[in-house]
Amino acid sequence: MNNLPTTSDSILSCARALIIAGGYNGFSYADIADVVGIRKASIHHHFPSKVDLVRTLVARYREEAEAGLRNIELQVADPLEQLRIYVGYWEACIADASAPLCICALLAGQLPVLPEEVGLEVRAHFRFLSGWLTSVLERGARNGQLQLASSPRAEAEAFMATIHGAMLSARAYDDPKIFGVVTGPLLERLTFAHS
Amino acid sequence: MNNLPTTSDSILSCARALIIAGGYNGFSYADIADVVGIRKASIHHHFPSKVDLVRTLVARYREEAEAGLRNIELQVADPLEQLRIYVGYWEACIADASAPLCICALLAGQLPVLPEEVGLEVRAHFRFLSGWLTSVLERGARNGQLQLASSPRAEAEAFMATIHGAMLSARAYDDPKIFGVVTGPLLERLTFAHS
DNA sequence: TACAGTCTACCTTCTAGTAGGTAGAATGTC
DNA sequence: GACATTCTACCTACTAGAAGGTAGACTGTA
Repeated sequence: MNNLPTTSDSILSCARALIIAGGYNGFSYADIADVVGIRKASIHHHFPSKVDLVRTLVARYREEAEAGLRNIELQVADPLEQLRIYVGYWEACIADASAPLCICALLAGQLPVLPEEVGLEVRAHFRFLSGWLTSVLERGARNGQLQLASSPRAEAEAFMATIHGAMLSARAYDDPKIFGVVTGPLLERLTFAHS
Repeated sequence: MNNLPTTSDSILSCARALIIAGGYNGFSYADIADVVGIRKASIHHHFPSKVDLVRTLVARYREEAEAGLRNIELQVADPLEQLRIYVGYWEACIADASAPLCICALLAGQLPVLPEEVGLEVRAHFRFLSGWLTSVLERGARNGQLQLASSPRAEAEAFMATIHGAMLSARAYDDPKIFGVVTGPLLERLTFAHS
């Protein structure tokens, strides 16, 4: 049993925190070295280049997100409840400031200046998330539990966009509650016909 | 009559394009110098520091946005039509790639690493925009034209968040159409009861 | 002995910003 | 009208520090 984080884990989680604060160009190897307590050169041993580091970071983020979403489906079968868990997860992350923004949403804003490898990971996350939301909404609509005003795909894209925008707003207002203000009615609306 | 842009105008519009691509840390004075065709030092003559430049830039963006929103109210009185014009404006900007993202939405993602003066401008834009949307929705609800599922304020925040998220999605998918896919139903929903 | 992990010491390039100067237009003042 | 002055807009040349990255030595462990 070994739960001590490896140095490369520490580097990755530190870089994740820094990237959430200011994106790809908002941090440097020196910043990470200061926090982790090793020298810049040692980071290069684990991640030869910044692109390697960030690609790995986003790829891992993506894996975790995909695993998390699949896990939601294992825990509960109810589509509406699945959406609630997903939204609640972010609400908690934002409230305790542990991860106040989706890394990929943040990086999407900087896509034109991102290294291509990183950009590909970011785009892949958008596709996966919208795909997952589409399937959940579709199931909810099929079993009559959810009321969709347009196609599952369009509703899913709108859902995702609203979540991402709400994260930005929470940061802009420096108020975690705004995320709930925006996302609460979002969920309600999908079941309005039954209330 | 003189409509030639001054050098400082050229610097500002160039910086605006660069900041839309990659945010505050995504461009340098050297980048601007290359495009505008003057030397780095000459930019410092017009804008002593990068903070001056970006603060001026965002302040001007904000003025233009506020003037634009006020102008919409002068052109049409109908709240729903006002929202349509607002959304249509962005749809056009994204479609012709002239301004595929709201500068303040983009910068909001980087707020923690932004100079304070710039951050204040960004937050002010969020407040103004959500205030404007709140007042438009409120009027629409009062005259019975719009159907709000929650408070005008909450609906306005959700509206704004969805717009911002849709901009991110359009960039992530590299597909301007996604903005319309998301925002179309957004407007429809507000009038659904009457269709 | 092999090697992973870390170090010191360095390199190159980019960064914002400064110092000091020049040409020319505008503005006084005699 | 002629002059000195000041201002504007730009320049070349430079700085200090930060960026990402490299080379090679050291150290502990298998």
